[in-house]
Amino acid sequence: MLDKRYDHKKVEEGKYETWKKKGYFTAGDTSKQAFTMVIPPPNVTGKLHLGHAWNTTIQDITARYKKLKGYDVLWLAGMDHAGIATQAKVEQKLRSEGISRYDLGREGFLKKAWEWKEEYADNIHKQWAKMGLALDYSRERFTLDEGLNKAVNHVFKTLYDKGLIYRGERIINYDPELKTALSNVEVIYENDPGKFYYFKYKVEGSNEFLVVATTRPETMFGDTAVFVNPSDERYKHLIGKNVINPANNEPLPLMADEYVDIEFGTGAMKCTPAHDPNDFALSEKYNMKRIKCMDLDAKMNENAGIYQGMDRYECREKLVEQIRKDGNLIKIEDIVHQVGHSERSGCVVEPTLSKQWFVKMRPLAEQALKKSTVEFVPERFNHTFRQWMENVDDWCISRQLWWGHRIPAYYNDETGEVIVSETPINDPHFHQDEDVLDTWFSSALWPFSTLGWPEETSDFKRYFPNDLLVTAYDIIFFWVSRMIFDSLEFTKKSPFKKCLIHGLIRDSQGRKMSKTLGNGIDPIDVIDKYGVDALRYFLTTGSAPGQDIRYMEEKVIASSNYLNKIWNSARYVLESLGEDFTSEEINFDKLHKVEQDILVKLNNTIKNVTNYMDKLDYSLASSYLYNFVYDDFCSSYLEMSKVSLLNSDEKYRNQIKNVLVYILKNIIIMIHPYAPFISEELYLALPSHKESIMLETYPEAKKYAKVDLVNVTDMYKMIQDVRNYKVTNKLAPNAKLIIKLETSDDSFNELKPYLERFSFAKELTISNNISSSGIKYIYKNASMFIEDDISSEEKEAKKAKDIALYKSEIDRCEKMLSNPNFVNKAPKEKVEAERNKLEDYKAKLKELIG
RNA sequence: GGAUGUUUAGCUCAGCUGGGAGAGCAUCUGUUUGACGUACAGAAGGUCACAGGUUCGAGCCCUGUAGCAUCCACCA
Repeated sequence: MLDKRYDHKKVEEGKYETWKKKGYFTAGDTSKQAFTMVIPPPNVTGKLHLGHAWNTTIQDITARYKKLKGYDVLWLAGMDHAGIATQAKVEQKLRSEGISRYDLGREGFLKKAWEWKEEYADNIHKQWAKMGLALDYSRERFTLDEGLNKAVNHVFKTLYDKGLIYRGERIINYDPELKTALSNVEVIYENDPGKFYYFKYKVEGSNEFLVVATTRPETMFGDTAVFVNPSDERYKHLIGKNVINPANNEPLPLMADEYVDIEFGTGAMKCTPAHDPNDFALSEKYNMKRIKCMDLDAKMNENAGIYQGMDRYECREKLVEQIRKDGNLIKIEDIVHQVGHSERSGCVVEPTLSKQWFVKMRPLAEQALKKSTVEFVPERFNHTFRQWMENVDDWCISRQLWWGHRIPAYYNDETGEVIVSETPINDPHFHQDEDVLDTWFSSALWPFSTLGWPEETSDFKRYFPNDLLVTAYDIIFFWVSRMIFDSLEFTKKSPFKKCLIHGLIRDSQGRKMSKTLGNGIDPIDVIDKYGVDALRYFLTTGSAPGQDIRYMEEKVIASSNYLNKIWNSARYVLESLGEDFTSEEINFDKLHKVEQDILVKLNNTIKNVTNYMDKLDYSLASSYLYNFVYDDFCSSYLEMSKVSLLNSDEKYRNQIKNVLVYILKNIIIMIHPYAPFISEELYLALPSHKESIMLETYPEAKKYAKVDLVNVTDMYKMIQDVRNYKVTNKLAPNAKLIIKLETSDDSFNELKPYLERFSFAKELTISNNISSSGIKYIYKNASMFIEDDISSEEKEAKKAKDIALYKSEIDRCEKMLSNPNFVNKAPKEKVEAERNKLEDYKAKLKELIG
C-alpha cells in the first residue's frame, strides 16, 4: 500500500538508474518512426541553473510524450567546451595557485582544462540524473571531441575554399582582460556614465578654430582627419584646410561626409580609423591612413608619445589635463552613453584594428533567408531570426585562446604561403595558426556533427534533420541562426523542423537572476525541498509560450500539492480495490450514469490534452488535465464512487473498480511527461502493469455511444446548491434536511443514493408532483425543494433573487433574438442555443411567479 | 531610431478558430463525511490600460495613445 503522504525523496530514489540501466533512454528501434532532438549543450563551466532546468524539462516532456506515443526517440546528450568561459575559469583557478597559463604552456594548460572539463561534466551528469532527463547517453558528444573536430575542420576548409572564410584586417571587439577578439554578439552594450570633452582645434594658417567633442580623448593619437557634414554652413568654408590636433599638434585634414550628423555635438567629428568601426568605414571610403595608438592590452603605444605604456584611462586623464593647460579645453559634459562590455569578463571592450579570421555572412545569410524551413514556435520568433539575418555583419571567428578547435590554417613565414588543411601539416616550414575558433563555430554544427557527419553514418541518415530544437530566445543569434545557415550550406536541409523558443526565468520580483545580485536559485535546493516532479511541473505550466517566468516558491508548493492530490487519489483507488478485484473490460453501455459521465469527461480531457501536447503547448495541456483531476475526478466522481461501491452488486462493483483503475492509469500516463518519478511509482502500484510506465502507450479517446447525461450535471449542481444553502443559512455541513425532487425523468431514481449521501438528506423524495413550501431550485430536468424551518422572509428573499436573475437573463436573450442581424448572421447553433435558453428561463420564471 | 512582447481579481499569471471572465496564492466563513488538513465545503473579489473602429457579438481582430519590459542598431 502507498504511504499516506507523498514523499518525493522516497519516490525518486533509484528510478533514474533503473531506467538508464534498462536502456529506455537509448534510441534505435527502427521499427518505429524516429523523433530527434539534440540537447543545447551546456557549458562545462559550472552548475546548471533554473534556466537549464526549464529548458531540459521542456525537452524531457517532449521526449517522454513522444516515447509514449510510439516513437523511437533520440534525445542526444552533450556538452559544450565553451572556449572563452571555460578558459577564463581555468585561468582564474590557476591564478589562485599563483600560476599563469604561459607558465604551463599550451599543452600543459590544455591538460588542466581537460581535467576541469571532466570534473564539471560529472557535475552536469549528476544534475541531469536528478532532473530525470531521458537523455541518450550512448551517443553523448562533446563539442571538442575528435569527431566534432573533423567536422569543424571540414567546414572551415570548405568555406575557405569557397571564399566564405577569409583572413583580414578589420575592426574587431577586443577583450583586453581575456586578451582575445570577440564577435559582435559577444559584446553587451550598457548605459555607462561618461564625459563628453569639447576641444579647440585651430585651423592651420588662420585665427579661426572649430570645436570637436569626444568621449575618448586617448584615441586622438590615432586621429587622421576631422569630418563635418558637407552641407553644414558653419564649416563649409573650412573644408579642405587642415586643423591642428590638440593632443599632438599634428595637422589633420578637415573633410566632409554625409555620415556626420549636423545636430549632434558640435557637428565636427574626429576620425580614428584604427579604433572605431564607423571611422574605419570612412577610412576605406577615402583611403586614409589607420594609426593604432593602443596595443591589444589597452595600453598606449609609441604613437601616443609621452603616454606610451600608460593605461588607456590614465592617459585620458593626463591628456585632458595637458590640453586644458594648453588652453584648448572648452568644457566637459557629463553624459550617459552606451559602452560595449565583454559578455564574459565584463570589461570595456576596445574596438581595434586587427588581423582575424571571418566568415563572410552575406551569401550564407541570403541562403538561410531563402531556404530555411524551420518553424519557430511561437511564430513571432521567426521575425527575430529573419531580421537578424538581414542585417548580419561578417562573423569574427578567431579567438586568441588555447581552449578550443585550433584554426586549421598553416603559414610559411618565408614564402608567405597559407594552407588550410583538414589534416595536420607536418612540413617543418609551416606552422599552424596559434588561435582557436569561436565556440559557436562548433556548436553551429551540433544537430548533424553529433550524428557522425561529415560521414554518412546510419545515425545521420535516420536522425537528421532533427524534429525539434528547444532553446531560450536569448540565444537565437548566438546559436539557432548559425545552425540554420551552416546546416543549409552543408546538408542542404534545415537542421530541425521546429524550434520551440521559451523565455528566461527571473526571480520573484521579475529581476534577472545573477551572481552579483545573489538572487540565483539552485535547482538542487528546490528539488531537495519539494521534489523534482514539483519543480518540473512548476516550470512547464501556468505560463504562455515564449514568455518569461518568475520563480515563485508558492507555485512550486502548489505543484507539489497537486502531485500529492494525485498520489492520494491513487491511494484511494488502490485501497478500494480489495482482494476480490479482477481486471476486466469496461462495458460502457451498461454502466450507470455517474460512471458514464466521468468516462466521457476523461475522453474529452484526453482529446484536449493530446491536442495541446502536439502543439508543444505543455502549459495549456496541463491545465486541462489539472481541471479534470481536481474537479471531475477527485472532487466529483471519486466521492460518487464511494456510493457506487456501496450500493451495487459484486459484479457491478468490479466494473466500477475497473473504471477507477482505468481513469487513474490514464491520469498517471498523462502526467508522466511532466512528473516522471511519481507517475512511475504510482504506475508500478497498479494491479496490472508493465515493467515501467515508460513502456506504456499514451491514452487514446474511446468511441462511446452518445448518452444523455444532463441529469448527472443537474445532480452535481443540486449537491452544490444544498451545500451552499447550508453555509448561507449557517447550518452545519452535515445538517439533515428534507429534500424533494420534482421530475418526470425516471433516471433520477438511479441518482437518488448519491444525492442522499452528499446532501445528508433526512428524507429524499422523488416524484412528478410535489407540493412544498420549501425553497425551490430549478434545473434542466428537475426542480428541487429544500425544506427546513427557515423564516419565510428568507425564502422570499431567495425567490426574489431568482426572479430578478431569470428576468435579466430573459431580457438578454430576447434582446439578442430580436436583433435580426444576430438571427441572420450568427451560426445556427448559436441562435438555437439562445432560443433554448430563453424558453428554459421563461419556464423557470413562470414556475416561480406562478 | 527600429522591432517585439506586455497591461485581466490584492499578488503571480492563464485565457483555444471572436460566442455569457479563469487558476494558484492571499482573504473571509465553516469542517475529525472511512484518499488527501500538503485537505474538504462555501464565499467574496474584475470598466480585461485608455480612446476609437470592424462585427449581430470584442479580453481576443484593426488603428491610435500611454505605461512597463526586452532585443537590435546607434552619434563621434
